[in-house]
Amino acid sequence: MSPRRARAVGGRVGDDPATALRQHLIETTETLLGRMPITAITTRDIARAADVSDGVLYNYFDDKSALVVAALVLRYRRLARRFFEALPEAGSATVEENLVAFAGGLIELLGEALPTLAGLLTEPVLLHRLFDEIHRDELSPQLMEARLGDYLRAEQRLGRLPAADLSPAGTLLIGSVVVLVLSSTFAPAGSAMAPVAQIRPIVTTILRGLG
Amino acid sequence: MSPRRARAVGGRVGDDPATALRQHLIETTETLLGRMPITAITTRDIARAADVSDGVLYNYFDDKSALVVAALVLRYRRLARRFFEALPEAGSATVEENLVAFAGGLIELLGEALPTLAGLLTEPVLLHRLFDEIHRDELSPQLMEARLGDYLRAEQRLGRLPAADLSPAGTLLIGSVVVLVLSSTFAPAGSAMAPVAQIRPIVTTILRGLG
Amino acid sequence: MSPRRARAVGGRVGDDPATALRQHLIETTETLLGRMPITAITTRDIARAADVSDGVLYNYFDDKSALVVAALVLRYRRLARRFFEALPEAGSATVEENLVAFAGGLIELLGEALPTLAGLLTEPVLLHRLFDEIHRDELSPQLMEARLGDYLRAEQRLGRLPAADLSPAGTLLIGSVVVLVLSSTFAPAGSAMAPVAQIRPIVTTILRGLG
Amino acid sequence: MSPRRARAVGGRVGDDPATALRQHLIETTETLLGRMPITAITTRDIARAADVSDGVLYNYFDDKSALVVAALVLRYRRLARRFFEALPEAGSATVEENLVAFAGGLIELLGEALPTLAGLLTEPVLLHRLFDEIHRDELSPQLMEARLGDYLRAEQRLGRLPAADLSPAGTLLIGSVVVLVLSSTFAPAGSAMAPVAQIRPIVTTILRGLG
DNA sequence: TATGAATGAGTTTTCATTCAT
DNA sequence: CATGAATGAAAACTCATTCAT
Repeated sequence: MSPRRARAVGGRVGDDPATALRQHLIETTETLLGRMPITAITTRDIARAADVSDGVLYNYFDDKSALVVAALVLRYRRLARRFFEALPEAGSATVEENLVAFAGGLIELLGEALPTLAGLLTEPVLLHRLFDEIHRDELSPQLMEARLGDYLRAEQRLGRLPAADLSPAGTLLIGSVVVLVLSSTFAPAGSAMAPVAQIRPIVTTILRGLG
Repeated sequence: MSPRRARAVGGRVGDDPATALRQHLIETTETLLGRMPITAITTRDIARAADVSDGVLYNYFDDKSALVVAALVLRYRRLARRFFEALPEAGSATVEENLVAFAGGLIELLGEALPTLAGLLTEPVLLHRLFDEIHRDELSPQLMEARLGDYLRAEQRLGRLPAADLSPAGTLLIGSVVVLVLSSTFAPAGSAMAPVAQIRPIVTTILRGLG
Repeated sequence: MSPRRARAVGGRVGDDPATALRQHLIETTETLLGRMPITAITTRDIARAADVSDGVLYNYFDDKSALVVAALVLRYRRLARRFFEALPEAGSATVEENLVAFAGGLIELLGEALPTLAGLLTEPVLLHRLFDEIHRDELSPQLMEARLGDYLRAEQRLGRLPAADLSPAGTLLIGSVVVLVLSSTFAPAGSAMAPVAQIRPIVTTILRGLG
Repeated sequence: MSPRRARAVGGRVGDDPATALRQHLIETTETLLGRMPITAITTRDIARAADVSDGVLYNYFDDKSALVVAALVLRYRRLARRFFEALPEAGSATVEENLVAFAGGLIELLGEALPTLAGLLTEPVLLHRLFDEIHRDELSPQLMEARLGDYLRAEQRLGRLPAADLSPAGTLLIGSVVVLVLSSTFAPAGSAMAPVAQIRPIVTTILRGLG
């Protein structure tokens, strides 16, 4: 009754084999995204890595782009979820500690996402398809700055931050993290300090600047 | 019979024709880098644009990458020189004005460099070769942060800045510029404010934070 | 356990389900032949249209060609039957009217058959298999010319046609219809007269030529 | 100075090698058109037959279609030229002989062109491109019917044809030839009479019909 | 040394056919 | 017998690189 099952998909009885292979392909591609530049990934690489024949991907996706976008979305969602779940709560600990924690989460997120995102910039089609997917997502990138803003305003209401314009804070903190991550990513191995180790004085300066 | 000279290189008497053609190829490629995504440039595009035959490039460069790297270095140097020449001098105008000007220069630099740099991230070979070239350069990117540091310390000596730790300033200012430029580059056309228009409150916050 | 029966084939009790599904596939393919170029029809198209799984066709036919040929034969038989049933009877109306009617039937037949037949010419295998099938058929294409001959001889016996050699009539009438249909099929839309509107002077000329 | 020369193109000194290979590819494709169904010809077949590498064709043509169209045009021009050069002159011989000769030329032309033309009917893109090419040609297919019309009117002026409506003649003669050629092409080998042998009574009938 | 045509490996995509279930 | 996922051999097309002239 059931059709053949792909070599690569063990599959417990009761699994939907179609969904299983589709998912297997996405997972495989997601793994490749972590290992090689996005533009270097061929459909054959994916098939080989998934231990599957050349043509399967077209049984589950309209074209290569559709699969790659699915993998990018998966990758992004995993990273973003981790980040959003670790967001600090207003009133807890100290504002400085909380911002350091926020920055730490961002560093982790960007450290893994930046190489892939950068690769996307040369692929307008992919970029566009990915944005369409991600923006209808509950975890859109804009949310990061928005959440930071929410947090800061909450602290303001609690009286732990002065009544000043908080709008530059997002750009300053996120920008700093981007620069630290980029530096450590492209610095000759061993020459750069870990981004986390450099974030505290930056947070301090921002807080003083806001007040 | 003297050796043939490429169509495209006029060459004044006394010039080394070999060097002239080599340079012509680099210039041509640099121009293309400003016009199309780095990954889209083919050796044929270069030959056509240089009005030169398909094969010449291999007389002057090991391979396509070597030529492209040379063009990237040229491009980087030009942009960087423009930036460094416009650096403000300590004691002139006000510190705030000077930092706004510094940021403005950086915005211009990054606005032109980012698309190319982004494309590079998918080409590890190119990226590596380029870094090797640029870091032995008198205009390395690290210098940007260093020069900003120099400037700030000079203002400190002049008493126009308090005696505090200035080290976060570079990361904060450069990071903010990067974020603003990226946002305006990838925001849907028309939806984002121009980066220059957003920089002043950020500079103000940084200065307050330093003091 | 009785063997499964395909989704798409209801089947009255007593029907041979195997034969029913075989027939269903042929009917479905025949429908597709009327909707798209023969070369564009894939086995998947057929399976989808028949609401049947991809593999079934190989249970009833050696390969795709065998199914397509069966569908072509069915198609041909239907079109031909319609044509043969509408043949005029000697003695009725006038000879001219009858020949115009004969030509009209042929125009209808060819208008639907030509696109399919044309596609066949690029598929020597199919063409050959189809001819083998059709020529052992009671409705072979030769019959068309033969029936026209029968009719004309009958009119001759009735004295409505002179005692001359009638053999060229078939080629002349059928050829004219082919040319008119081809012209109207490939003429830029709207530029050509409908074939039926052009047939009368041709019939007149043929009749005069026979006498 | 000159670049490499393709294996397959001997080339006398002074030949333009670019033009030579381009022409060689067209000729090769034209030959293949005479040997196999147009849809069965692959770019590789062409490369093999031309004793040339897989990619060359794209140095001379935008895509496969462009090459195939060029070959079709070549094929058509050769056949058409032969036909037009052999057209009978009004006043010479007898009208009947002349029409038989005209039909004979057409039989030869169609005998070679029909299989290829038929194949085109499934390739709307090719068909369209070919029509664009051929219609700006001095040997367009419409010209065939027009020339026959010219000839008949000339004979009319010479008094060798009665003053009647000559317009059905073209359709009748061309249609008959098409049918005869198709019959002999698809009839089981040996079973059909050669088209030329059947044309005279048809011409006679047409002539009588006109008068 | 310059030329630029030729090369051919490599890319994405399609689809008839097979076969474990 | 029906299922339908998996297979893999093509197909058209690109482009960095070579090399006879």
